[in-house]
Amino acid sequence: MEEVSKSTRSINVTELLREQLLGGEFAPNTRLQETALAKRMGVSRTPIRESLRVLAKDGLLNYAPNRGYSVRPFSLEDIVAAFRVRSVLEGLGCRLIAERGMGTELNKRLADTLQLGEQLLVSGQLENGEFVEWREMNKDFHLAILQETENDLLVRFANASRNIPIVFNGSFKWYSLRAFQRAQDHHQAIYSALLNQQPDRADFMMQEHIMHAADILKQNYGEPL
Amino acid sequence: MEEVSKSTRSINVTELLREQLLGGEFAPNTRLQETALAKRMGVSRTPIRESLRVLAKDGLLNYAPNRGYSVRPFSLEDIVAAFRVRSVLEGLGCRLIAERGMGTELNKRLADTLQLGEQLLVSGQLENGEFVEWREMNKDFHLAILQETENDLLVRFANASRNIPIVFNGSFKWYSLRAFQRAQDHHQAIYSALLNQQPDRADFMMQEHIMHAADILKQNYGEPL
DNA sequence: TTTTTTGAAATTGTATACAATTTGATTTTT
DNA sequence: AAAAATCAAATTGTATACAATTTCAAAAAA
Repeated sequence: MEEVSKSTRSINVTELLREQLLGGEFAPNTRLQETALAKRMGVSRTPIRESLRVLAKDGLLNYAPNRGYSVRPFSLEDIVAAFRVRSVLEGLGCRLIAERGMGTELNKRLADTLQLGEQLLVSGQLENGEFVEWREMNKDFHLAILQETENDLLVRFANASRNIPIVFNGSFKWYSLRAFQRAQDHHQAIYSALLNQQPDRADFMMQEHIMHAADILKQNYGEPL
Repeated sequence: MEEVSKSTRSINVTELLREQLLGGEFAPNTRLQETALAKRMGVSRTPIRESLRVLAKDGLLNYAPNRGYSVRPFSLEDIVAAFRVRSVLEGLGCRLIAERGMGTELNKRLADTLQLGEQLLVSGQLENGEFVEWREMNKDFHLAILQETENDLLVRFANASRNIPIVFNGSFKWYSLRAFQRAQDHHQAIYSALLNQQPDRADFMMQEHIMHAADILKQNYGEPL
């Protein structure tokens, strides 16, 4: 029998609400009333309240006692600040792996994402469906390195730093072919640094890679979507 | 009329429980039952449940759906890993301030903590009551720099990275006079780097400072308390 | 007019009843 | 005896009733 991972209404509501918040379905500063949400989600206030508390802890909602929750607005500065934090976190991840050397498993996993990246680029342009593939590939590359560190806090923080509306959307829609190629080059360089046990280079290139994404964001933020 | 910041049972319970967890009042893997906690805290299960969810999100408790919460055990590796993460976060904080230069307010605040540090060291030994003063001074030094960055995520993560039993206890009880003096020297060097707008030096020295604390912890962990 | 007061409606906070699931000892089966 | 099934007690999940607080419009006071 297939063992299905158990869940609860509270958890389901949390994740659904999180996706909606990250997807930008709520305007900034929108007040989230418990009864309204409960009706919308088809559950009672109890799981809603637990969800809101968690999402506030994640920085997606603002909270004031006895006054409830509202959608936290993210300025461009907030978003760039989050990228900066993520860059040093993932930079540290690369440094740690480069210091101790890659295991064969991680090596294969990264090599696979690199190969897939190349494959997606050969056509000369990324079609709509390929955006999704690219995003998955990219996520895999970053997550694989982080998990290999076995630093629980590092993984948690790095993941949490992506809990930001724009970041979630991918923002790859702003990427030119040139930008995708550069990202691929960054991945290659990081992989090379890990392989050759070059901690400084690995750290530096990961920071470069992430802050380059932030730069593209800065250039396009506020444009007509 | 003095405006008292409002609170709720849920928030109070969360903070009280957090302090107890950080204070090591619960043995690792202890199961935290809602009804028992509710009786202990003198409230109903509702605020207890919200608290447990938050503390689990903070990494202090483990949670499994339908099975409840238990006290997360922290290995020495976990603790050192958290120090490493904190070191790069606070290192980034220093880097950001050094790049842009200190404001007069931060300058004064840091100068004050340095002066207090010197004062606490002149007697040649730190008395019991002075441990508390030192801890406050130290906290002030680190927090002042972080807050000046105005990077919300950075402040949140750096604070969260201290939500670990041993770290909370201070662990200053293991410090020799020599160790306190070295910490003071580190603070001086960091201040100097910020003042002279030396980002690399500021970042590096903060990492050195924090990982030195981790080293002392490693040497003494498991000793008779 | 502007400010203050008032009070009912709306909203959040808490307790509790009930439902669903897990636990663990006992019984049954192999 | 070992493994599986059973079932009541314990525990967590959810809904709901009630309490406390805030909101906001209308009335009263300045």
